[in-house]
Formats: sequence, structure tokens, C-alpha cells
Amino acid sequence: MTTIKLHNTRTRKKEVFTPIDPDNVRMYVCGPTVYDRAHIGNARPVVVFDTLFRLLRHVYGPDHVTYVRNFTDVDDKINARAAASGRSIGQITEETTRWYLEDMAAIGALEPTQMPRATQYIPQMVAMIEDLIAKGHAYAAEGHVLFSVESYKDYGALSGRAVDDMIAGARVEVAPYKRNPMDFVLWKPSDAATPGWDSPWGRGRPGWHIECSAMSYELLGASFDIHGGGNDLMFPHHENEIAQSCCAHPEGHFANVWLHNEMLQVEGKKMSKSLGNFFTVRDLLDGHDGMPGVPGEVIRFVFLSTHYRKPMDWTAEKAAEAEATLRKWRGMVEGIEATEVAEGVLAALADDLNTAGAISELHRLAGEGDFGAFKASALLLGLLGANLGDWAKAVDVDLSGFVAQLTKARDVAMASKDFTHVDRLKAGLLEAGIEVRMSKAGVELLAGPEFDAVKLEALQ
RNA sequence: GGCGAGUUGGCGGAGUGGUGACGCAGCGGAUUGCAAAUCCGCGUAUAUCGGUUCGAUUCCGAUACUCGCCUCCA
Repeated sequence: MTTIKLHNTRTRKKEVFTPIDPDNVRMYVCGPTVYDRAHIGNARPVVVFDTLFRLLRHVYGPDHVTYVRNFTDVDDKINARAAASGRSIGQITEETTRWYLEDMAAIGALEPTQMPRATQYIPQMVAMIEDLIAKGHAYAAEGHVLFSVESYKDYGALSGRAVDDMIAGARVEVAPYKRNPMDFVLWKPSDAATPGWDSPWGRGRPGWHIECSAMSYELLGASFDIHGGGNDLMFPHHENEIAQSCCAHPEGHFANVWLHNEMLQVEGKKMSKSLGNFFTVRDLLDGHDGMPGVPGEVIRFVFLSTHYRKPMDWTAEKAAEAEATLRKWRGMVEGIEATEVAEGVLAALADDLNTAGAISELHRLAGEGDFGAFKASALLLGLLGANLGDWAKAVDVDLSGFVAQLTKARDVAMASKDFTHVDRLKAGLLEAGIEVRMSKAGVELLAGPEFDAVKLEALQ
């Protein structure tokens, strides 16, 4: 069996991955808060963990991997969006959830095994909070329930912080009802206009973090294999998840392996609305700000070409290069049956998800002409599948008339040595986005990506 | 201020304690009426300074720079 190695944030080392139960490898990844379209940065962890999911399924069997990714559909950002737009919270979360699944499918992400919604787990969250209070790890104050960071000695271990250091320079919300400024909210009161659920502490709603602890416990148990997300979530989100889960379920040890992907930048800068380099996955797919659309498969390829633990720079140049590569590859595997995944590709992926290395292997396989293994390997990465291929389909246009015309003109020119007419014809075809191949064997015309039917029409 | 990540040829981007992949671009050649496509060939790159070592790009320590998190945005 393939040995998978993963870089564990918890130990800061690359370790051999050994599942708790090889018959049911369990992974939890923090999903989106559904209040708006996913931007391109949100898509990076989706592709990263989708690739890991595919690798795990390949190694342990498709039926032996459970991948849970949640939807956080209760959050003050959603409430704010609802208030601002006049639409209901339900409408917003339903629509945004659908968008998310559509957009992620467009970049070739498989759906996780389970996609729980936070609002479906409120009673479990309340029960967990009650349990934390009973065990002395949390306390109720003024309608809030807070987690006491001092009650958990390992608080801060994942991100390498000490509670005292954090208080010193950090901007923490100071509230009179907090025993320690770092204590965080498990439950908070809701007014009449805000969504709320009845609880032992009055009508209220959960704080951020508790939903992931409750849902991962319900679906994966007190101990599971992998927990993932962007490295921005390391603190406080994951730190708080660990504190809640380990205190509520001291019999377990929560996640064995923590994986964090680095952030994404755009043209060398942090993506932000103020810099004008902010765009959603949908913007990219459909085209935006005068730019043409980028196929989902191309987005995926660009993501995979940088190792997940390095910052990734999204640039238009990379997208163009990726598109050319994929177009070439798709031409190579047309009609080819996938055989076995190449050892080199699998080895690269198994080595802490070295997707860039795996792509290099694909280049090598393509050069060697082992197309069956090449295709099988590409499919493992979620590339070259039928699901993402429409963009690369050759335009279906009958060029036989032009072929005949050009062939005839060429024959005449070969005899007369006057190529003026041939060159004019060729230039017109090139202008219309037609690739012109002339050789001793004859004339071949192909509609390329820049094909323009109107310009072709004008040549008639 | 605290925590963390990174720095490889023109660009992108891997690996490795012992003469530095791969892709793109570029250059030369074959081919072509000319091209395109294809094929062949071509690159005195591992931030800086120390240390360990027979030997470091790879390990260790500093320095510089870049970036992220700590704050609503991933």
C-alpha cells in the first residue's frame, strides 16, 4: 500500500500518515460561511482537500473515506447581509450554498461525503456547551456563555502562542463579563430581530467555532484522522475548536493530523476589494472587468501547480500557460483509455501532496507517450476528465471547402512559383483563428481557440 | 509587539548532503515555397553572511527582503 506522508501543523513535521481505521479514514475541512459568492481564495482549500480526498480514496478505496465539509449558515455576517438586502436569512443561505456547490463543481471538486449545515446541529451545540459548563471549562455570564481558556492547559499549542503573550499585543475584545480577555463566546443572546434558538441561557445563537466541534463529533467521533483548512483559520478558529472538543471529549484527541494551506495572492498582492484585484470564482469562470472567462479546469491546474503550503500567486499569465498545456494534453488523450496511475505521480502526491511535482510527472509521461498511464494519472488529480472538458472541444465547423481551395491554389503556386494567392488565403484563415498546416501530405485546417466565424464568413 | 511561512535560471516551479528536474518563453538546427505544427539541440539559477562536513542548494545559526495570521474579509 502507498505510504502517504503529510505535514502536520500540530507537530510541524512531515509524518507518515496512519489512519485510525483504514476502513474508514475520516477528514474534516472547515467549509464556507454562506453569505456571498466564494472568491478565488476560498477555492484554494477546496482544491487542496479535494485532491487529498481523491488520493485517500485511491489508496484506501472509495468507500473507505469519509470527508465532511460543513456549511456555516448561522453567522452575524449572514444576518447583516439579510438586513442590508431585505431578503430572508434562509433565502441567502440557500442561494449561496447552491452557488458554492456549482462553482466548486466547475473547478472539478468532488462533493464531500457529508455536508452538514450548522443550523441542523443547534441542539448538539447546546448539549456540548452544557457539558463544557458542567466540566468547568465554560461559564454563563449575562446571557453569554464563554469558554475559559485558562481551563485548558494546552490552549495555543497548535499556533504556538501562549495566552499571556496573546493578551499583551493583541486586539482582543474586552468585555466586562469575561474572566480572561482571551475567553471566547460559545453562545450569545439574540434580540427579537436576530435569529435565535431557546437554550438554558435564554434565546440566543452559537458563537463561531462551536459548530465545527459539534458537527465533527457527531459525524466523525471524538478522534478522527485529518482536519484541514486555510492557515488563516489556525488561530483562533482551530485553536478554539481544539479547546472545545478536547475539553468536552477528553476520551478522544480530536484530529490527529492538522493540515493548513497557505494563502492565495493575485498578481503578487493580497487580494482585496480596495486594491481592485478581488474576484469570485464565478467572475473568473464567466469573465469579468473586460477579461475573458477562464475554464474551471484551468483554474484547477493553476492551483495544483503550486504546493499547498506555499503562497500561491494567481496571475493571468499562469492561466494562459495552463490553458495552453491543457489544450495540448486534451488533444493527446482524445480517445485514449485510462490505464493505471503512474507510480511517479502517486509518489509525488503521497509525499505531502506534491501536486506541482505530480504535474511535472505528467509532463514526463506525456513526453514518453504512455498515454494510458498519463490519462489515469491526470484523472487522479481531477484533470482531463469528461466533466471539465467542454471548453477545449474543437469548434465544429466544416472547413473542407477551404481545404480544397487552398490545396488547389497551392498546386498552382508550386508550378508557377507565385505564392501571392496562397499567402493571401492563408493570412485570411489565420486571421479568422484557423490553424493552417501545409506539408507534402497535403493541407490541414483546424479551428483554434481564437476561431472567429464572422471573419471566416468574410473570406467566402 | 507576538506567531508562522517563504526567498532556486527571463518567467513559473520541484527535488536532492556529492557534478541543479520539468514547463513556458528565448536561441540554433531539421522540416516547410514561406510559415504553423512537430522533432533534435542549447541555460556558468539555489537571497546574504557565518557554522557543521572531505563536500551544502539541501542540515544549523544569524542578517536582509517578501508574505500571511493575531482585526469583518480565507
